[in-house]
Amino acid sequence: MNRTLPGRTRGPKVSKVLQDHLLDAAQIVFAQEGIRGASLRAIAREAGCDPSMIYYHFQGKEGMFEALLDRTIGPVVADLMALANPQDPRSVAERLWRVICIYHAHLGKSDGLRGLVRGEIVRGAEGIQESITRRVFPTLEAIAGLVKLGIDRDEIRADTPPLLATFFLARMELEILDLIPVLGPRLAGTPAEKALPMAEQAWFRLFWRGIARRPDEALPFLPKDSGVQP
Amino acid sequence: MNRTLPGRTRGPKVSKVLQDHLLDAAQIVFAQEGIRGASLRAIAREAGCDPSMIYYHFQGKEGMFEALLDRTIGPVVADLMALANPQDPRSVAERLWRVICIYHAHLGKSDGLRGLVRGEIVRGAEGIQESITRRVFPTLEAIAGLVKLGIDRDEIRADTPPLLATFFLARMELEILDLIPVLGPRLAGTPAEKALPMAEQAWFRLFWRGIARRPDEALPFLPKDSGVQP
DNA sequence: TCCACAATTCAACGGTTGTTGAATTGTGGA
DNA sequence: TCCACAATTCAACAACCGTTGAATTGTGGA
Repeated sequence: MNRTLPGRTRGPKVSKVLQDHLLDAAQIVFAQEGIRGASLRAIAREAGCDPSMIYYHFQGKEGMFEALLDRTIGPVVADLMALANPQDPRSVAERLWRVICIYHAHLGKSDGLRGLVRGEIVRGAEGIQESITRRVFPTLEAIAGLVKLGIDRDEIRADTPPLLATFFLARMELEILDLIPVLGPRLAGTPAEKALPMAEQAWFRLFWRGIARRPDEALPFLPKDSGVQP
Repeated sequence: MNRTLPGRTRGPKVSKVLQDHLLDAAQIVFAQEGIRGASLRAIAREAGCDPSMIYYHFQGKEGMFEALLDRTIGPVVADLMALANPQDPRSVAERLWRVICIYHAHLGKSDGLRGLVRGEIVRGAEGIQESITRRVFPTLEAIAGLVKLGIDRDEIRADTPPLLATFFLARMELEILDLIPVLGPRLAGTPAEKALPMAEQAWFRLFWRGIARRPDEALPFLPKDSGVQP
């Protein structure tokens, strides 16, 4: 994509190859090819530069992936941590719904981000698994704290295992983001655009009913248009 | 592993290299390296034979994967289909629990099987995605029929979307099989051996409570020792 | 006994990968 | 003006990949 004058190829470009630009390219290629199938050459091609730039700005493929991970998961972790703030006036139910919204907002936009937190990575190379769990675990524990708060406030059944419930809530949302756009309207019988929010709302209703002390209470914070079943 | 006399390497071996033996090796390597990272050479090394054998018995990597898929998913599909038999006297609740048991029995034994139905594959190469969905979809629809039956029998809430509920039930069980042994006792605070059935039971209780017409009715078919929360 | 053939390995092909060291060049400060 | 240096590309390396065609050898049937 980058047109270069013949004979004047080397040396600094008119616009620097920024680290963020490289990470954008990496995100696209990682998403398309998986983390194992993504080659440095493909990433460099996508970014319009030489593969060596990846060694200049990061230290190789793994280093680049770590940087991408930081950039991607960072905001998610921050938002999720904020949810656990004990002075938040909202109900626990609403805040658990916000967990889904946060995942959707940060990881649902492009196909690229989804592929990153996928199970492939969690179960992938040793170092990668380590670096993901290290970042994600505090998040899970923060949300689990929210569930515990719900139990104390009598919003949630006392026999709910907080960490497992958190695992269910979060993992299923990621599964929805991954698979519903692919499995598409065949599952819900609706246009692909609406299938995603539909599935998310259906999931949260099921989840909340499964842990709530008063499962039949309305959930006014959910969007109105949830005529889930035709 | 296969000791061969020097100078007498070629020709038939004392014990044939069976297709099943090759598939066993492929399963191990696919699970460890992912479907993209698994090389034919690694599979052949694991099986103790030459990579060419894979071309002799199957037609290349993709053909071998298809064969492995058949061997793996086949029994699961058969068992799940049997569950949908309308003359089965058991309650819908119990039969939905059996869905989890079937996945556990067929896909939970070794690490190898888990990796196969993973989302990585579902979203992987085009042909693979096709060949998986073609096999799995009838399964999903059969279970969804079971949910519909539950609605008719007034066991399940009428506003439950059958296909989505099926998706939730099955995908979460696969997530549990994949991740709980890895995330291990940290999530449930119990030895890894017991974490898996514990998570499965907790999941099914939550799921059933989320869709049941009478969520507080006992589930006598669940194993007794479910002291989930310490 | 001999032969056709199934089962297996060997050797090589062209292609791609991650990585590195050297070469090049624009630019900001002295 | 000149120079040190940051930023970039080039070229090459060894390793590995999927695949193929030829060579080899045990074995069951004629």
